[in-house]
Amino acid sequence: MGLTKTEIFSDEQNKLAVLLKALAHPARIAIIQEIIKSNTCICGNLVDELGLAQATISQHLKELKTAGLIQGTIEGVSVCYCINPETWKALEDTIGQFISLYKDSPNNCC
Amino acid sequence: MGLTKTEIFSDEQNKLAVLLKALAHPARIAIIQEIIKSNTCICGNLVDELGLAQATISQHLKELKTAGLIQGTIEGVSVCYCINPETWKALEDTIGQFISLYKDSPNNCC
DNA sequence: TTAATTAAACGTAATATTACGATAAATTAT
DNA sequence: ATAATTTATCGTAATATTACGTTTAATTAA
Repeated sequence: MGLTKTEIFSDEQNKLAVLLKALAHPARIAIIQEIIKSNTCICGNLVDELGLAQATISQHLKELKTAGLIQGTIEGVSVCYCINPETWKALEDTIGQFISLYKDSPNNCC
Repeated sequence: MGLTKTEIFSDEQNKLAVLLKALAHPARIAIIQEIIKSNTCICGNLVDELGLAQATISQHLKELKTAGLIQGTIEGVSVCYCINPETWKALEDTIGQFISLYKDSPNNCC
């Protein structure tokens, strides 16, 4: 196997899982933080900042892009990446909703 | 490889990644939702609700438990799982902080 | 045109994940 | 004690992920 049975889950559950999976790696968290911090981010910068090979970072960027979390525009020789506002908003909403499902209830059974 | 280089990232980045990873599967999202909904959740119920084998669900429960997101107490023959309030609070804080890093800036470069 | 720079894509090795059948361990019912 | 119930664990196959060296493609500089 190694293959998630997406068909038995709801669209919402699958979509949230995809977003969380895209963020579930320290390198991708660091990349997002860098992109947000320096409002003009390019892959080369990241290779210097983080201690990973160019190919590895490019791969992580691709995953973030595939999930729709970031978008990149070609800027001469380099590429400028930034947050995709729509997906980020969706993330904010979906995760917020999910997390707020649990409200520290006193009638907690265990 | 296939092995994340955790040593080059901060504790916060690694911890957040671990929490997100634990939640980055539709089955585990569904399990959490079920646990929250029915305040007295046992693995048997989940096997009926979700369409996965008992061994698979037990494995997912273990991952959620390892991440500290849930805790289980033996209740006779069965086990009662519930949210771990401390970790959930930490999740709420960490993700909230991370997501709010990005504030729809007009000076977005791309 | 040629060289340099930058990022994506390819190929690949090591490891992790997902799923499940089968078995084991623990508790309750008979 | 024995059987039934419930969940964890083991073993394992199929697939995914992570990381990186190397190569390719595209753009800018000489």
